[in-house]
Amino acid sequence: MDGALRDRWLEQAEQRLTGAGLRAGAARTAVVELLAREGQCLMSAQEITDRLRGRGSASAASVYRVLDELFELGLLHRLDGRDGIARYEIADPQRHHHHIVDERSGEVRPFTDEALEDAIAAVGRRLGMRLTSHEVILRGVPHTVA
Amino acid sequence: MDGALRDRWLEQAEQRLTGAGLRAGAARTAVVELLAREGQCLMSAQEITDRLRGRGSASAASVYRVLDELFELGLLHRLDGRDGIARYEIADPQRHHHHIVDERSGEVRPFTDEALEDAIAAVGRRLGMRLTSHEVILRGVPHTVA
DNA sequence: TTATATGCAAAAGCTTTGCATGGGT
DNA sequence: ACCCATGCAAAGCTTTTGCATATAA
Repeated sequence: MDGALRDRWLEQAEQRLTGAGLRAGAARTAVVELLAREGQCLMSAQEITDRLRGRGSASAASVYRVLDELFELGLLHRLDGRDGIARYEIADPQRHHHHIVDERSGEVRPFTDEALEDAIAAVGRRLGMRLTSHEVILRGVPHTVA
Repeated sequence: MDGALRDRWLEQAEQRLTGAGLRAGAARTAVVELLAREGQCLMSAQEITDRLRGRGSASAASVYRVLDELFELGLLHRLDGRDGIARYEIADPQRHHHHIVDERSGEVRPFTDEALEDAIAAVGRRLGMRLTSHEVILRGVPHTVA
């Protein structure tokens, strides 16, 4: 659901990619369409490559290349995990969020918080920096402990 | 300067390491002492290994092993950088801070902010999680642009 | 037609691990 | 004595790169 977000991002993506003088091949098309569909949660290059077996598959090399292009163009957010694997997700200003990791299960849950965003903006102002990006990672355990 | 912090951390470290049934060899001693002295800013395993040439040197393998032990015991914070390199720094509750990256120079500057900490604590409460750790990374450029 | 995209395989770079040896307690 | 720590070299993993080929525009 939310085909609006998907279409908005896909359009933006194709537009900026073309604007950067890049061409649409089979691999790029497959990766971009997959991300538009399922890229709202963090995905690794490996996971993307795997999920592409069958539909328009793409080689690992191409997946890495496309992910890097999208990231450089600001179309993806990137998080470097404790396991040494980079994960990406769609960058959409209207869906800005951060992540909290349940250390029991390893599960990653997205969350949004206005007060947190305000605090971050204030820090940027205080330090005399125009913020281009920021990331927050929380780790914890459920409060209902035995 | 601030020998107090250094000594406090070093004592804590030796205590917890011993408590975990681990022994003090030449490599561990060298790494722990280096960190107590210069570990207030992020350092990679490579940098630590390099800075140990001459004084009590340690093999790369031992440096990785010691860093992992210290991290698992909660004595170090760890950040996984965009460059695929893990960096560590002393974990001292009295010196809790976060990092802001100048995207022009690549320079990393530490900062503290009470309002930000409050906002983070509030998020944990709201989501029903007892937070065990958290990290904030800001990226931006100096505000005085030509 | 001409520059770019793609795939494969090889290379690169950080980190981990196996194993024999040295050393702490 | 026993078990852990250390070092070296090899292996593991993700990610990058070189190169020949296919393909978008």
